Amino acid sequence: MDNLFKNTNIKQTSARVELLRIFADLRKPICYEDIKENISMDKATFYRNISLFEEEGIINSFESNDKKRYFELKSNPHAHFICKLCNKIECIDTLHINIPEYKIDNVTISGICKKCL
Amino acid sequence: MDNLFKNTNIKQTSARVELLRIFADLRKPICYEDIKENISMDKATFYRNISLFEEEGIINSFESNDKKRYFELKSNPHAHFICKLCNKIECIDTLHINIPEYKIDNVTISGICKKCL
DNA sequence: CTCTATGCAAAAACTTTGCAGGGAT
DNA sequence: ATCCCTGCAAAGTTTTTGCATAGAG
Repeated sequence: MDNLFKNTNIKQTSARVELLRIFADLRKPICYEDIKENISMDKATFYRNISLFEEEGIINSFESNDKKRYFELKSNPHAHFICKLCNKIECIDTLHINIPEYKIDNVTISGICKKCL
Repeated sequence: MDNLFKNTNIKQTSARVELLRIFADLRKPICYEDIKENISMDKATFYRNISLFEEEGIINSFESNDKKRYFELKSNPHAHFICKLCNKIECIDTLHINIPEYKIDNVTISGICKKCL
């Protein structure tokens, strides 16, 4: 993680360290609301740092059906399933989509999960 | 289209006819902003009828990166590619994803399109 | 000292809701 | 007369921005 601050344009601050630690620990998509109780920074700082991380290619983001933006450390490419009824997000590691015309960052599948069916 | 009003719980009104005609004509995902100049109904009516159509299974929706919700008549299943840079949405008809565990309504792929690359 | 990061509050963007009036049956 | 639909305005939700202060090098 220290490497990250050396190898990018991102200056090390306690808020950024805190944020990256949370992403690394949870290893699943999270939105601001998910972690607002667990972080000490203001929401403005959260969103500003998130934008920075995304510009630097450290995290991916996608919109869920609940109108919230979810963020996740870039790692093995995988898809996300979002249930339209319970809003649960599940990672699908087995789906690898490749389309020559595009550089794909994220695949989001929405529908209804087994539980809700 | 008349069938639709007979076969569902949806009562026929001029706003609903207008809306369905637009969806049928354009045959691509649209958000409120895309058509607000071309419709006579208020945005509240737009969104209320959209919700109704979605509940009745007539349209699908998904969130784009621009925080707007896009709507489309349910038709041949297909995926959407959204460019993170120019926000353009392209339909991908050749991608058919099937996962036994889920009922899939929509597949959204985000990344960077050929033009922006 | 300078330059960037942060917190707070306010603004912005999109969607939803409350309510009163209108239309259809 | 009843029931639902609609428009308008206001409220709601999430994210962004402005500005003054704090902090790092």
